[in-house]
Amino acid sequence: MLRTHTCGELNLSHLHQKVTLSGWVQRSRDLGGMTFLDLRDRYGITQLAFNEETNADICNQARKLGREWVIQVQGTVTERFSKNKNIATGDIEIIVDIINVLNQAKLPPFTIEDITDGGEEIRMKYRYLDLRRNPVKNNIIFRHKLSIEVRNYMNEAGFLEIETPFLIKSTPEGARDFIVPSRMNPGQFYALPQSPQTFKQLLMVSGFDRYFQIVRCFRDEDLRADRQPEFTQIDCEMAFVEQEDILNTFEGLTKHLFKKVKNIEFDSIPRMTYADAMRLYGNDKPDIRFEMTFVDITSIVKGKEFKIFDDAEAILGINANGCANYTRKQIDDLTDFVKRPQVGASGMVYIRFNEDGSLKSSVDKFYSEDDLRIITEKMNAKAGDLLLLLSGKTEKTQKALSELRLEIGSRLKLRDSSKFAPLWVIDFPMLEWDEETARFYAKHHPFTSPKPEDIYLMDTNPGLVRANAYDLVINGVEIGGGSIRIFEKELQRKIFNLLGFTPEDAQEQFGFLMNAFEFGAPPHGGIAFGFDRLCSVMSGVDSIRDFIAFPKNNNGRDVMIDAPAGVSQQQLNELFIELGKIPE
RNA sequence: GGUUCGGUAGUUCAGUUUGGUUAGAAUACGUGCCUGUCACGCACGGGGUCGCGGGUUCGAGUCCCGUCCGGACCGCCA
Repeated sequence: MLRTHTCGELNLSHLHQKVTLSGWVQRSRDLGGMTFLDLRDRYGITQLAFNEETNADICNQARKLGREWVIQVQGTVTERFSKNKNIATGDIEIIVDIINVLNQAKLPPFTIEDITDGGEEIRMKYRYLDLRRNPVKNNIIFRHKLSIEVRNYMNEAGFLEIETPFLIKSTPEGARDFIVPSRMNPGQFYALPQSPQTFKQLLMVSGFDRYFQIVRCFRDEDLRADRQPEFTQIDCEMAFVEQEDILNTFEGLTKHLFKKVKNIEFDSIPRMTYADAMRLYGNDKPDIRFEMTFVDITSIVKGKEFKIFDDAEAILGINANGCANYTRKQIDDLTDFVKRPQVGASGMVYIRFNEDGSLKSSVDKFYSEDDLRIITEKMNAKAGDLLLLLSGKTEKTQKALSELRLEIGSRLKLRDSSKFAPLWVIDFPMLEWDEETARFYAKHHPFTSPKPEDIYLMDTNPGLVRANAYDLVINGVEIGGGSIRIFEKELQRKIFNLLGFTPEDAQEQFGFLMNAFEFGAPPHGGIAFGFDRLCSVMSGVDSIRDFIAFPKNNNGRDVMIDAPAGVSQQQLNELFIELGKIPE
């Protein structure tokens, strides 16, 4: 037997037992007459003790063991002289009789410890070693627990987990597809699914009225800390439901997961319309852990010869409570922040409401004290506050001020990663106008149903039509989104027409779905949660990479296995693929 | 496609602003000493294509140009 116990379970109740343990050498401490060695496995660390006086031979063997060697030991569980309260097995140690080296190990390129000396890059290259470290290992275990609890809840709620194919058909809408050549069908390609969207709708037609799947999805777009080319969704669909049923069901899932995995309980999750989210936070995924909502002061600041405001479509401000003591340097810092091209503001105006009640602004030249008072009143400012104003085109200004708000929130430590503020954002617009191609695109996807009371706008002002679409946002991160789908053929035809599909295009790309809908499609809708993001947000971490066992880097590369890579000419020949000129 | 930060010992970094002797620190590693450590301690030691290519200069880790690689972000992600 290679082991009788793991390295995490022995305690005083096992005293004097003969045990066999196997694991990796974490580190050894050679004190001369004694050597201590930490043996590690997935479950923890157990201290092995060697005494030169009582057993010189085994003590010498122990001195020769290197870091990360895989060993098996036999010995006796003994109470320690000096205990270690920091680890579960800290009351005991093993007096070892026999060491068996199962495998030697090269010296690892970075230290396998909770706080490692290794940087991101080298740890990714040796990811299998990084996964030995507690912080990374615990993330993977956390993910496992979360997936089990998802399945528990969904199963209890009557959902069936059904797998859908990975080799499907490419559609031009939405994200870029990963494509896979078909050897048996030369010149033709599969696409990997961006989501099982159409399949889950077909399952509704089939009568599986509650479906879910924890499923890999693929999108060939540029990456971010919270975006990977392959990622995992909790994908769900329900038939014979309205929006309210879906929100309630998945509010229940969210509460269940937080309760079971984090032992955190929520009241009901608040709801906010898309329009309010944009008006108050300039963002369709607001972080509502803190207030600092936008105030529109456009109507009260114009006409004072301040050209920048006079020319602006919108002048919006936030109140940075208690920041009147910001130094000139700190304010310049914020100005630089909003002027970064990623944020895109051309400047920032501040009004400082000093503790003594006086006002100081960067636009004193244009605004009298009385003018400024009107602004401070409108913005609900009191002594000690700092008002920050941005102006310009409405959308750009909203975006920039939203960034600024989050930045101030971070600086004021209002974005506590141990606090969780979930939010439903509802009533998304159905369509989005794209300037470049001068046409409407579906904001969610082309099967999203419009709100019945807005259908009359479809012919006259389609941009105003709201959809039965909703997002779940936690701490400013979009965790999930979904909609009530269109299930009537006539309405679907109309939407495709609005999106610029000819009937032939629509038939070509989505014919299988539209045809299915002619055979008795029930009313249905669904939602999909980004599972990796849920893991990271619940853990208060920004990067989803930490929760994926083998993630890809910024350029979509797996630096461990060095993929993607070229393939042999023979493989290309079989697929009838000829490579064009590859840009330098 | 764009913005920005970085690449120096196995590893993490300092040194680059203002070019100048033999490129440092910590940690890891090796050797020795040490009987209660648990980030053990102490002493000694080995370890460098300063990402790569070119240029300026008497002289380049340091300045200039190019290039590759990595991180963060914008665009993109129905």
